[in-house]
Amino acid sequence: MESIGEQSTGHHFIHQRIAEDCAAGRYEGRVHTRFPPEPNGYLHIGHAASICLNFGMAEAFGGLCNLRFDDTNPIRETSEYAESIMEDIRWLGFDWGDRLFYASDYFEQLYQLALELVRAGKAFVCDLSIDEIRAHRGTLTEPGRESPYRDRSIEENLALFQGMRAGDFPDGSKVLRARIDMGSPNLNLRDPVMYRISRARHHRTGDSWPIYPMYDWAHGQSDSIEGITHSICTMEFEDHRPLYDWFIEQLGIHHPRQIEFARRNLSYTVMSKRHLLRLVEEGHVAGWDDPRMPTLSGMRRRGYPSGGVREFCERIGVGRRENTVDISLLEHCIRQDLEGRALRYMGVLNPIKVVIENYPEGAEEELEGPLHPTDSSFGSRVLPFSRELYIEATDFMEDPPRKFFRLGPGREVRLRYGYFITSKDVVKDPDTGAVVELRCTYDPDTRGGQAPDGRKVKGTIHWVSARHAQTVEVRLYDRLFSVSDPTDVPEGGSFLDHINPDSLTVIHCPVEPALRTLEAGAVIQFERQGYFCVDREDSRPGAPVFNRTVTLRDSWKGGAGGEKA
RNA sequence: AGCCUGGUAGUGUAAAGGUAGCACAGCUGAUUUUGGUUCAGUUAGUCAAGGUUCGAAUCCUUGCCGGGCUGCCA
Repeated sequence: MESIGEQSTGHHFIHQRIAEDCAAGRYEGRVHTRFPPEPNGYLHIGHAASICLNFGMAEAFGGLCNLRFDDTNPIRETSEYAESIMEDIRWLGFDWGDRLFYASDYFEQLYQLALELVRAGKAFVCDLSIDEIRAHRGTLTEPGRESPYRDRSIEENLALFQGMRAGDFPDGSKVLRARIDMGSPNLNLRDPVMYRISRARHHRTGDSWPIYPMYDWAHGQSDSIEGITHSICTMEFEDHRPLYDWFIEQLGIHHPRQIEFARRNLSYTVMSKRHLLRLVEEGHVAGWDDPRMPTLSGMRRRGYPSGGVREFCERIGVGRRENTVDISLLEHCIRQDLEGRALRYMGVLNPIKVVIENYPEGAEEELEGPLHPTDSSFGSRVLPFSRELYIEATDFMEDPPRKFFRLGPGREVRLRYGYFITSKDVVKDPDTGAVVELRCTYDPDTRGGQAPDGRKVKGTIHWVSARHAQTVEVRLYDRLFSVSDPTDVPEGGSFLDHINPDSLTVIHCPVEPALRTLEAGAVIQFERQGYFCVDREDSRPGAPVFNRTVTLRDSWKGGAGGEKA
């Protein structure tokens, strides 16, 4: 407000609020954020946006960002999940340095702080059962009723809470509650539970704690303990902020500023843990890292470059309203990243044989093609050429529309980095009438793809020499769902009803021999088709398996339906 | 129903009382040995109604529509 000049425009509201705080000298101008996942699942693209936000804000203001696992519910959390989360964050390109923390690191401090609240008469031990607590809580429109244990003496509460910690009571028999206001219109303030008794074994503290703090109690204090200045979280915690403020004020400890933003949804996919879990458990996908999953491990396996994912997270911005980002923006960012660095090769996904009638039988030669069309530093590879080739079946039409630039009866096209060929005749299956082979002639003077007489052709198609081709497995991935919002289902329906039956097509097809030497993880483009990566799990030396990362843009209107122009 | 919160092109996001802009998507065209890339152009928007003001996406009022909240989950 008094610092209008510092409020640079064009930045999102979180950036602006942090800038305001810095300009006003809050937190001595320090900026310290944190990414606080619960280690009970895999990270997805929504988490990536949050990671970019937290690490990004710290970086933008010369601050720090911690990684803290909010591991307060041992029955759902494991170290394996924590490991995969760390791997994903590193893959995205962020570094938490030596600031890896766990809420469980603070169990003792949290316990001491709770004791402080008990001594101040601000927390009490409650013997009500789960159902009774629920019944006492009231509803959205009616106030709650106070627990009959609410007015226990401080001494009694102290003894009871220490007894809980010592393991004197059975699981679920008592809880520690904050003593706030059962009449508050904000349900979070109706004497919320701070601790429950549970003998569950914790992935880090083992069996040393029979009580575990609730998220609402642990989270804010953990942020405070770490000296976090800006606690960035999603909108559903907005109603919890008054509770976090209350705890901090009662305790008189460091008070971070919480800023909420709306979580991002992506079209043609689902993002909730519940939905993703169901896809995995019911076998609709091959696992959490299935290339069709919106998880970071899935995207990584599919070949999405982390730089493209980060760029996407930047470009979707941050807001406070419900939103659904168009998946085409993600695909755009991925293509943009890949365009400059994917090596170009040729592979024929849906082959049809071509015989060059005027090319000597048994002869062959080596042609050369650059590995990148504009960046010569990538070098080139050898392309063996012979009398029999494979081309894409969709690159030939017996009765082509006017705007079809590819092969048709009597038409001439260029074989990329090869020769001009002209279609002369077709061979058909006597039973089905389907075209099974093309008979063509080539022009020996067009070697490399250029005609000395200056003659032009409209189309350039990719090809592979049949004799030299290697057959490889290619997995053509498409969107997992066929509708923009899979969760929008009629009464009694399921998001599973919208699964795209063609989200994965596995084919075995001829590719150029140079591909044999590619290493797992390599990123390439099959020219005119799309970007692919060599699968890290299933590829073998000399036998790469390709995952289609994303198709190339296709602005040919006749592409899909063969529309006559 | 009570409390909290939000509504800007198809989608996402800027504009903090002063020309409604950017990106993706769409559409045109140019270039092109990928119908790719690149380049140029273009379609399309302030939820509604009142009010304040010389001037409102922005401030006020009312209405409409959306999201969140009744775990010993996070």
